[in-house]
Amino acid sequence: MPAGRCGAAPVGYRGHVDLDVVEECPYRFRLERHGAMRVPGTVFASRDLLRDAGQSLRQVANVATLPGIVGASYAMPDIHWGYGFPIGGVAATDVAAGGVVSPGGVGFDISCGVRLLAADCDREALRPVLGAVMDDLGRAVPRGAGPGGVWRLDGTGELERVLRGGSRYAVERGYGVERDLLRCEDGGVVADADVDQVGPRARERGLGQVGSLGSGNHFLEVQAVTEVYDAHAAEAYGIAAGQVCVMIHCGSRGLGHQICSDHVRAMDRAMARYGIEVPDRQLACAPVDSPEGRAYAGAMAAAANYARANRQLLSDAARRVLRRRAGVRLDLVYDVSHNLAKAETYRVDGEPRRLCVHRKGATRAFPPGHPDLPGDLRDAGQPVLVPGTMSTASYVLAGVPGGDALHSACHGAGRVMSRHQAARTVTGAALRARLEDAGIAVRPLSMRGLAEEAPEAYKDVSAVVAASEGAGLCRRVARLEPLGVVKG
DNA sequence: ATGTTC
Repeated sequence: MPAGRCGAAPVGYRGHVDLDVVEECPYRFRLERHGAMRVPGTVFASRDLLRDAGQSLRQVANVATLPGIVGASYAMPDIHWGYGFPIGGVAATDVAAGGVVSPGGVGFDISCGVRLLAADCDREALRPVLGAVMDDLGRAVPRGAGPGGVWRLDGTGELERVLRGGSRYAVERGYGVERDLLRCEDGGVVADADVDQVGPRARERGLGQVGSLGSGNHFLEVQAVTEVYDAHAAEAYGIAAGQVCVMIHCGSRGLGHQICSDHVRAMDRAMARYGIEVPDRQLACAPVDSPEGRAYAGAMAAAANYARANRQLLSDAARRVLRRRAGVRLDLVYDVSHNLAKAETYRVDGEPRRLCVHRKGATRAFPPGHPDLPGDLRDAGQPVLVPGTMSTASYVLAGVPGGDALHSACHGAGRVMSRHQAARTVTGAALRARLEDAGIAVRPLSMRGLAEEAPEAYKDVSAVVAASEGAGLCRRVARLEPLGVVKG
């Protein structure tokens, strides 16, 4: 979208970052091209959220120096500091023009993402058994640091079937139904996984964690729909006011982490050979069309399938509990990643180009009519699932037509406080008491972990969503609030 | 995020 369309004269804005930031129009700021930047930066945010972005704007500018980058180095309203790339960053490179792929543009938790399931009951019907349901979910959901998962694999042969098959393999083994796959990004499985690029340490770590939540901001929540903004889209997605839902947020555990580490090291060593210089070693990268680039892409796809199998297995665990304890059925609304690089085709200067689109802490948001959407979602657009915090709302959004941010939207509230700072601010016991007083049942594995994820450690997710909608990245469909939380 | 510092 050209700046002139906004109608307002650019307003000079100076935050505490030494960058030229220009407000192009409400919810859209430009980082002027300087030095080695090949493209400008584009940050979608309110003025308040831009202030919260702080030094991570420097990372937006750093990403703009990557070989082959097209359009701009983009940032979503929930931008915050990350490894090399900011979390909330979106960047696309032109594969045929020497464009690079960078593990830092995906993140350590490869294919971390969110899945939403809709129950065939409303919150009042569930209330009498909520405590028992939460107790059972607490027992059924492996979580926390280290090993433990729904599946215990015999050996690397079965791990390779997970790495190649993703959610589809879990469904083939009886952990879900065929319809689930229609409601997963990519049908639940990325085709180009190369298991030979998954190293021995990654395999070792992955073997014992298939079907586990992990820790940090990952969770499984029982939620209720508290508001519907778009009745047409909500109907297409299968959600309605008052309805119970289950939201799952998790990723590829130690396997994805190890793959990221291994391939960052390999690219760091290879960059000089390709004549690539970057302003930050954490931006280690290699041409997509190179041995190192292909190796990472193949390993990343394998980790993406691992994360998807993970979410499929935890969905099955939740379904068993809800059916047994409450006689409730769960239908999959959607499953989408917010940490991934994907090959997508866009018009650049009028010509269709194959791009490598990095989304790190940013959600793909395909508009209505996109050919990759299943038929029953094509009119409404792709569901975009945005988790908030354990005592605030989560949102279901929809992709919208237009916009130039590579069909991307926000992914969450975004941290404002470090884990350490959060744990100093509140004790786990006090937080748990506060949540229980508010009617939210909590099943934490660790009180320290609970405190680190205190709601006050995050930005206001409603402000993030309002800025995302205001910037034309997506539109609101429904708001959900937590009834019960399972945490690592 | 992460066998939470190879």
